[in-house]
Amino acid sequence: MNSNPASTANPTGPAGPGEAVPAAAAPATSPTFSPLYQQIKGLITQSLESGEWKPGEIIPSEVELAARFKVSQGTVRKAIDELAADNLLVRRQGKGTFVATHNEDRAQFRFLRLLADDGAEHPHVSRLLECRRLRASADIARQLDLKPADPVVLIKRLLQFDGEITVLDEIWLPGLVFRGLTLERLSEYKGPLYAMFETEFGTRMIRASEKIRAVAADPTVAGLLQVPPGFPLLSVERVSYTYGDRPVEVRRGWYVTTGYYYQNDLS
Amino acid sequence: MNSNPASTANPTGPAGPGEAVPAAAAPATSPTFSPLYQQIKGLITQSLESGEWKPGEIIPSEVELAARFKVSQGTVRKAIDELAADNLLVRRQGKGTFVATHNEDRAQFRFLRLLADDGAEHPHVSRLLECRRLRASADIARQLDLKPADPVVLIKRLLQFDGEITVLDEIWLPGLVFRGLTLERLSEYKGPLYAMFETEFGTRMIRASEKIRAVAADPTVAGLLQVPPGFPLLSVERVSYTYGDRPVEVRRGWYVTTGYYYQNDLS
DNA sequence: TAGTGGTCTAGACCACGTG
DNA sequence: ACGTGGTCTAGACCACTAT
Repeated sequence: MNSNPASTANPTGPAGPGEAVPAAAAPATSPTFSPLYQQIKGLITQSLESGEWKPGEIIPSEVELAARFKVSQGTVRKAIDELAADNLLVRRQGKGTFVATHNEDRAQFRFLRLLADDGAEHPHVSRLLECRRLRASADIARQLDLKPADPVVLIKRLLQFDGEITVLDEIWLPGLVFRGLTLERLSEYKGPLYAMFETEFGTRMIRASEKIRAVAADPTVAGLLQVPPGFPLLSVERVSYTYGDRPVEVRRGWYVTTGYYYQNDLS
Repeated sequence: MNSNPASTANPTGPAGPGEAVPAAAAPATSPTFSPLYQQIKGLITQSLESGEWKPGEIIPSEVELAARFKVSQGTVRKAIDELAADNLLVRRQGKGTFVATHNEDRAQFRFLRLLADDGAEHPHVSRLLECRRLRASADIARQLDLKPADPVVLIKRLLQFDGEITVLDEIWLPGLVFRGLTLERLSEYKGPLYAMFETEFGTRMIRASEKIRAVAADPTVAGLLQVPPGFPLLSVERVSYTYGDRPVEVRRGWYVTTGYYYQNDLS
């Protein structure tokens, strides 16, 4: 970041059109240069993270934010542009800019990209198997950025597409963040898991990274998915991140890809 | 598109600061409104497609393009911004804007996202198996937007990572576009396939869409990949597109995912 | 020193959604 | 009619790269 406190003023005082600025004081040219709009982006992100504006809510208009940060509308505009590109904000012309949410969006297919062979997005229902609290293994601890033996929550569930059992998920969450998460509370909640995490625990999943392999079903997994042992399954290892790129979920999924496929677009 | 010929003038004549424009003539408000920068984007894309600027070359500076299209620099800037986001152009501060290329980029991992278990990008070498010309099946014809029995080229090859046979590819290309493509010419070429398609046949792959499944190796595939029949493989069906979203390649890949995984980022 | 892209500003007008 | 985001302009200055 630059040395300038972007929350109160702009740096060396860029000139507006017509003004003839001496450009004397402050030689600038900091070795670590960060544009103003990046700093504004950071300040907006802070407000999102602190909960000043909650998911689904509208944020102040561009002119209001420009006044608050003492910069031009164009600068907050560029900051919001990038935040919208990162799926943190959603712009709606004529209405305003809103905090993105996993709730009423049809955003569930952003993270579960399983389509039927005909390309349709079939709805799915979850069948919870268990929800236990235990101590993190070395592996899980490392991926969640915890210490080994720190408390974690383990959820197991099946996903059915059109009644067919298609996905088995094992989900690890940091125990401290998800205090009070029980199987009962899980089963009461209607809607996507990420929507629940967002509204009930204030933790919003921003991005995720997946490692995909083809594996043979071991007897346990095969039994749950009702396929023969050795059946080829898609193994999907996901780590999800919130604000500040902090990992908050490890998810291991096994997908039956007969009649369904994992959709990915390269660009 | 708007009614305005963006190549020669700007629409209703947006006012500069200070000017007081009557805003009389041309009621505008076309039901199909397309912003100026979108039209500029289209014109630039045309120049790319027509080969006015070839992959790797520099394009005219923003001020030059602004003069040519009779718009402000800011408008061509926004057009170039989007083209750069689409990976059609590459901006380099202080130097200029260049046409993206599959040649000297390390862009091969943009389309083949197979990483070693430790996360490293291992280099791979190709072993060509065959290159035949034949008539398109109904299925391939549909995906390539051809008529059944139209001529196509079929390439089969193996990919080795660190000497290990890891990928088997079957690649279908439209015969008319890839006239003169032979096994000999393929084997002479050094570098990625997409780089060759670009320089030798003037066809640049812009984006691709993949369908991923887990399958059991059939005897033929198993033999080529040196795994036992029934071994779980990642099946990757890709369709690649050039300018104008025209499909120009169908690729069916079988990946051995022991020691390697398919990397995907959701955001 | 000159040229390129990158940032920032200020102001005008347009399209959209609501009263 | 009003407020919001969306487009467009013109001009100044900054940062990077080459000569």
